[in-house]
Parts: sequence; C-alpha cells; structure tokens
Amino acid sequence: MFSERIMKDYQRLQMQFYDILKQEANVSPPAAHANNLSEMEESEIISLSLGRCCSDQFKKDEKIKNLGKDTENEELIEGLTLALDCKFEASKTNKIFIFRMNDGCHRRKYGQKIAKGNPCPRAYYRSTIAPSCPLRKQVQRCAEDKSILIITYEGTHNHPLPLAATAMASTTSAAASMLISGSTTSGQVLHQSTMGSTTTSTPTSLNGLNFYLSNNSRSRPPHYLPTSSLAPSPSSPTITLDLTASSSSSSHPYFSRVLPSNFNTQSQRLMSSTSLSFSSSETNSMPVPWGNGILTSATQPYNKSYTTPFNLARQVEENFYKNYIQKNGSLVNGQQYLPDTIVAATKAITSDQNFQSALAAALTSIISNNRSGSTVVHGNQSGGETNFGQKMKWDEQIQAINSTAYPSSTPKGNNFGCASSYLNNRRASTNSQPGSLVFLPTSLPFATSKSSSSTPGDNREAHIN
DNA sequence: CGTATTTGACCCGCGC
DNA sequence: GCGCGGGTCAAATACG
Repeated sequence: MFSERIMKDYQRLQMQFYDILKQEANVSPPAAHANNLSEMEESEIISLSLGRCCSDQFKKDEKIKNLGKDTENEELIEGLTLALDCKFEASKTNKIFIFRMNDGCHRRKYGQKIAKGNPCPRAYYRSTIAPSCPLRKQVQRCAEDKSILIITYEGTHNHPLPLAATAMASTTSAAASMLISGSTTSGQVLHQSTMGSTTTSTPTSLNGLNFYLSNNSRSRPPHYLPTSSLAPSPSSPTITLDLTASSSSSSHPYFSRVLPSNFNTQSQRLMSSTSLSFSSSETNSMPVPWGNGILTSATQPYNKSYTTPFNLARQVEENFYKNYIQKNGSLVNGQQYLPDTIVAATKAITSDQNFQSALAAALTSIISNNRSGSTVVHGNQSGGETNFGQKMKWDEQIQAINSTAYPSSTPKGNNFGCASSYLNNRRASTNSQPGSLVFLPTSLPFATSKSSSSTPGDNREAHIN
C-alpha cells in the first residue's frame, strides 16, 4: 500500500512536472513514465543513488554477454554503480534495503573467519596498492538476512591514490554534493566518525542523511572525539554519511556527544525535529551491542524494548511518527511541506523486516565497532577507487559541480569517506539521553527503474559464502 | 606463469 | 595460566 502510494504520488508529481514543461516548451512526457501501477508492481525498484546505477544498461549487457555467474554480475554491477549507493527495492517476494558504499579500491582478500554469532564467514580485505596500507575492509553477511552485507572499514590509506582512484573519489563526493545541494536544511548532527579520519568541517544534511565534507583533522570541531588509534591521513577529506542525527534549523552546526553539559538541550532539540530517533526520553542510556546482532544489557540500565536490533528499527518508526505527529504543521525550517509521500516511504522502509534487519545489523556493528573505536559500517572509505567503469567525462562534470558546491573541500587527492556516524558514547555521558539516530530520506532524488537486475545476489561481495 | 583466493595455523588481547 | 575469539600470516591451491 505504501509503495503504491509512493508511486502514485511520484507519478502525480511527475505528471505535474511534465505539465509544467509542456506549458513552457511543449514537451510531452515520455511514454515510459506513463505506466500504470500494475506495471510498476512487476518490478518495483526505488533507487536512492549517488552516482550512476546502470541497471538498464546492465540488462542490455546481460542480454549480450549472457552473464550467468553471480560473481560476474557482481563485478559488472560493482563497476557500473558508483560509490555511494542506496537502494530500496520492493517487490512482491522480496524487499531489500541496500546501503552500499562501494570503496572501489583494489583489494585483496587475506583472510576469512567465522565470527561468533554469525554463521556467515567474515572476509578480510586489504589494499593491494600499498601492502603497508593500514586500511582494512571487512565484509560479512547479516546473520538475520543473508542478502544484506555488513561492510566495515578500518583505518585510512597511507599512500597517494592512483589518478583514476582520485577521480573516482571526486566523482563520488561530487555525486554526494549534488544530492546535498538539494537539501533545504542545515545539519545539526550528532556526529562521530568511526573512522578516525572523519572530521566535520562541512556538515550538510540531506534531510536527515547528514553528509560531511571535510579536509582533515585541522578543521575538526573542538568537541571532536578521536576514536581510532589509526590516525587519519592528514590529507584525507571525508564525507560522512551521518545516520545519527536529524536535520534541524538550529544554528549550532554540530551536536556533540562529548559535551554532556550540552547534551540534553541538544538532544531535545533533535527530538523536536523531524528525526528518526533511537533515543527515548524515558531512556537513560544506550542499548549496548554485544556479539553479532544481539543487543544486551550492559552496565547501565536501559529500556528493555531495545533488546533486539529489530526493536531498534521499530523504534525508528515509532519515534519518527511520534515526532512527525508532534511536529506536523509546525515543522521547522521549511519542512512544513513534508509530503505524506515521504512519511509513507519512511514507514514503508522502517516497517520492512529486511530493512530493519539491515539497519539493526548496521547499528549493532556501528555501536559495537565504536566500542573498539575504529571501524565503520557500510561505508567509510578513505581512498579513491580504481575498479569502476564510469566515464571520465562524466566525472569532469561532477568535479566541476563538486568544486562549486564545496569550495572548502579538497578535491585534489581527496579521500572520500562515507561513514555512518554512531550513537552516543555511553561511556562518556552516563546520565544523558542517548543520541538521536536519524534515517529520514525525505528528499532524496528517487529514481524509479524497471530493471530487475538488482537481486539480492547482486549485492554480494565476492567470495563471501 | 602471475595473481588472487583458500584455509589452517598462529598471534594477541581479554576475561575468568 | 588457560580458553576463547578476532585478526593475520602464509603455503597451497585455483584461476585466467
């Protein structure tokens, strides 16, 4: 129902858009966009993409080359899909939420282990560009839903990146910039990179998806909390995809979890915005991840409703609606027009079991890794990539946009990172509300696709069984 | 034949 | 000290 509603709204908006175009230039809407709902239901794919997702092209290639092997499909998709890729696919039989940060670096698998609590092996990758590169990548399937990958990056590149990799990084960050440029809100965030390399110089909210572009640690805010023993590269600007906080009208650009004295005020402000929050006013501490995918009680009490990742995800939905209802009609900073479509989309996403599974796994890993202080889930990559198939001309355009959108960033030699920032450091603030965690894709440029090429297997990491 | 992957062994930190 | 678990090494193996 929500999907249908989304599609109806989308089509209505699209028709309105074409009507406007018609009035101005006599442009007819393409027939492909005038499809009906039943047609949509045949292969509903809503893509939230940064960059290019050439599923249609992939289908063509598939016809030509008849790629039968999954690994080949994966490689092709990896090559055609730009780095930051967020998809929500809905079909009658399967739904997946993929939050993929393709790092693109040429990596070599150097180990595989069965981790406790997850029957799926965890694979370890390292860069082949420089053997001494401390950057590590871990890939593991979600125990709850094996179609979901949990990718963890640790460390940063300590070597210059190849030209193509740099270009890729620029492309990716530019793609993010394009998305960001559509945002109408400034980012008030609870920001903490788990990568150590993450700094916050340019927080930008993508309606709840907060991105950061930053240059290096010199620009880090005073409340930056170093988290990793793996020191960031001094020349590693990053983009942080921050899932922990909402957009807000606050003039305060940051929401620091390392300022306990400021925490409650900020937290309340966040709670009052249209945020999805994992926090609760009744909750005094954070749920603590333990093991793989299991949240258990730690030394501090917490609301028992948070005992599982699924409850966490459910809490997202509940809090979102709670906040939305509270704020409906009085949303701040231009968000009064928040369409029902978005609410429906958000509910559709957050009520989806698989999405919850993915989100819960990500959260678990985020928090868990945070405790060890150096890793990130789904995507902090701090280096350019080499194995993408994008065209450089496209990249040049992107780079131009990027330099315009982020004059303060450092396109040259940039390392692009996209980190899911994590929640409140419960060890640092023991009597404060937990940090808000936001997932509110309210204005991401949805792109519909008729492709059916995106199957769960398409997003598998190679050699993960 | 060069490169990448596999996989058992090993190392190390941590808790008991 | 011991066991456990996570991470890494490196020889064997697979692959193009």
